[in-house]
Amino acid sequence: MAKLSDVAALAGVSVTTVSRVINNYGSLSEKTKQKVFAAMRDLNYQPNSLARSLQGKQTKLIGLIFPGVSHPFFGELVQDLEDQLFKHGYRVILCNASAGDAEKERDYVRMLQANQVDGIIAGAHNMPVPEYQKINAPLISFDRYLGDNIPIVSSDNYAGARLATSALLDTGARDVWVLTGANRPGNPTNDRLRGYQDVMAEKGLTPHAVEIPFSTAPEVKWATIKRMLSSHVPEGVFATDDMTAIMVMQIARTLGIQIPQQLRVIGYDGTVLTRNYYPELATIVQPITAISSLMIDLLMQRIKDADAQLEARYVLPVRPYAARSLLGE
Amino acid sequence: MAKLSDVAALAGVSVTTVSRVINNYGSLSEKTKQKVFAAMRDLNYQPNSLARSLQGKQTKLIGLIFPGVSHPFFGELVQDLEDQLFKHGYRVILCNASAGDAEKERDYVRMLQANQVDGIIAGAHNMPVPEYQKINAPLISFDRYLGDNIPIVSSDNYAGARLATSALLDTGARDVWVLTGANRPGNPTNDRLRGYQDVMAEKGLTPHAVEIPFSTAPEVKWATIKRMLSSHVPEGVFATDDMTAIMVMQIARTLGIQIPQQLRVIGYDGTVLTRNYYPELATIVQPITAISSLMIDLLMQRIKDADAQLEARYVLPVRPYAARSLLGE
DNA sequence: TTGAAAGCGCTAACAT
DNA sequence: ATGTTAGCGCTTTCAA
Repeated sequence: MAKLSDVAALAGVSVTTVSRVINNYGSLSEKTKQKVFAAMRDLNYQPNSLARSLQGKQTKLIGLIFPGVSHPFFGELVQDLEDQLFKHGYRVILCNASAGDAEKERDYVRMLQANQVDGIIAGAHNMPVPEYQKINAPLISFDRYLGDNIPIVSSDNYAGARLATSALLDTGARDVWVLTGANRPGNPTNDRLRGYQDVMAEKGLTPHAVEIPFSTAPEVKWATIKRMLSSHVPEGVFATDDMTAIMVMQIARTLGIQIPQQLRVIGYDGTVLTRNYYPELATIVQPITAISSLMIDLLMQRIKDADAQLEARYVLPVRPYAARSLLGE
Repeated sequence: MAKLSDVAALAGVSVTTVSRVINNYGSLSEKTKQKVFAAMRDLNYQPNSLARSLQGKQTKLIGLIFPGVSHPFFGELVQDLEDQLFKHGYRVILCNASAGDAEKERDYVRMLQANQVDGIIAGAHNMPVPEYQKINAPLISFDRYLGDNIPIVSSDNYAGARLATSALLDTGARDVWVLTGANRPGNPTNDRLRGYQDVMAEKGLTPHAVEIPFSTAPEVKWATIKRMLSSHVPEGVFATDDMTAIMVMQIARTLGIQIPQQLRVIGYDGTVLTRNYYPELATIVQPITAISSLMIDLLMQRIKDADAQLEARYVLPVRPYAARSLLGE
């Protein structure tokens, strides 16, 4: 692989000059530029980004720490982040930190720290918060509390949950349950749960919450929901993510429960996938594109200036989708 | 961030010695080792992987080029690859090369080439094959012909398609159609199409193929399928991917077509997602875990020895899933 | 068993 | 407008 000095030799100039034309700074004569460009082409020269970064420059790499990309919501979010970061000239290191695997997450953070990325966007938190606080790379969090000076971007979980619950109640349902993920402190789930609880309380209705941790194996999840529906069929269910909502509907169908006559289901996330391949599912849409732009925007600010003053929380609006299907179209 | 020389100073030894204990080679006295370890701990030392790689070492980075992670199949595949690569001590650079975006793919390949990754696994090919041939990094392909010395790993598309088509015919259906992705040369789709065609021919039946490129916007796809089903309802449809199969079923439902009595649908891919959230869908399961292990295995061989002699094609067995649901359970 | 010193490929003062 | 040169943090001969 050709290097800077090879180009310099072929073009008959010094390495500095070549470096200058590559980085386009200082004063260069047009003639020199052309000579250098020609030499670069001839040698099919590619700058060694390692050497460049070592010099103190940026690595142009961003670490993305999420629970994984096999879940449609995170798949879409990560894809969007990658797309937009690419346009900003950054590449992405993908770090899947499946729920519960604190060790892997820790490993990743350590590696990313070791001078390898210009910034981190994290949407997993198996690691204790204090360890996150120690990270000195620019860091933006998705939907989770990671530490005091770490901005959180999220959709309006509380409003979304209120919207979902109200949509259910609007159909006349009164016996409305919620199916949430793990109810850990700092988890977005909490706001969704609160939104549900508040609406129920305001209407003087009794809340019922069933907790199914995010990492639960699908088979177990299936069994849990089946058991629940077998013992009692609520009039409405608010599942705090679409996949769970879909599962509720599938199971209801196998149990011969009429949807939406007997049971109305609403989800949360509203990915492109569910909207297109499961359009009858009522849900609350998270603005994925807005979320990723904003996170990248904030990250870029922190990269430019490590002390950039940012808000602690950025809450993006959600919108309901297919709520009318709760009424049977 | 502490560096090697800081550790050396604190431990009262030379940088060479510190380097030796880090890389564990040469002869070290136990006492020196302990001193150095202590110093490393004290300073919370992290080796700078950039500097290390610059030295000619590996970067321990693998580039993953796929159409994107928002599609469940690729999401699961990429997640699996990342998981396994992590265990091998590699991190992953995620490169989404959406169908049609040859420019981005080209950019990525150029970057990855520039001394940044130890190897590449590619499952997208918007770029012309000749450009792939030029890549001199170790390279393994998923399901696509990329060049003569580039091993291809894939599921048994031909057998899978035969299986799917036969399952449809076994229900008594005769008017069986296929819905394929873009029929480009070197695309896996072709083998699936061939499998379908061969089975139909063997039974003396007329094949009908409808082509819907992978990158088609969901809305357009929806309209296309709806138009097709509105003008004529086949007895069976083999969709060469699950998402399309699901869409066919959804649309059939809205059109009041009885499934499976009037129309039987079978897909391809059999991701964890579809199997768990759409269990009534008959499909052909690609062995994702086996695919990723094998690809990584081959890649590791090529990384160790650039000239490792590998087969041109590795075809992994598929298995049918929920075929009985075609008969109405 | 340990250390000095020469790079890896590049950038950026500091000359000229 | 262009060149010389000293590093960036690390590994690795070669010597002691």
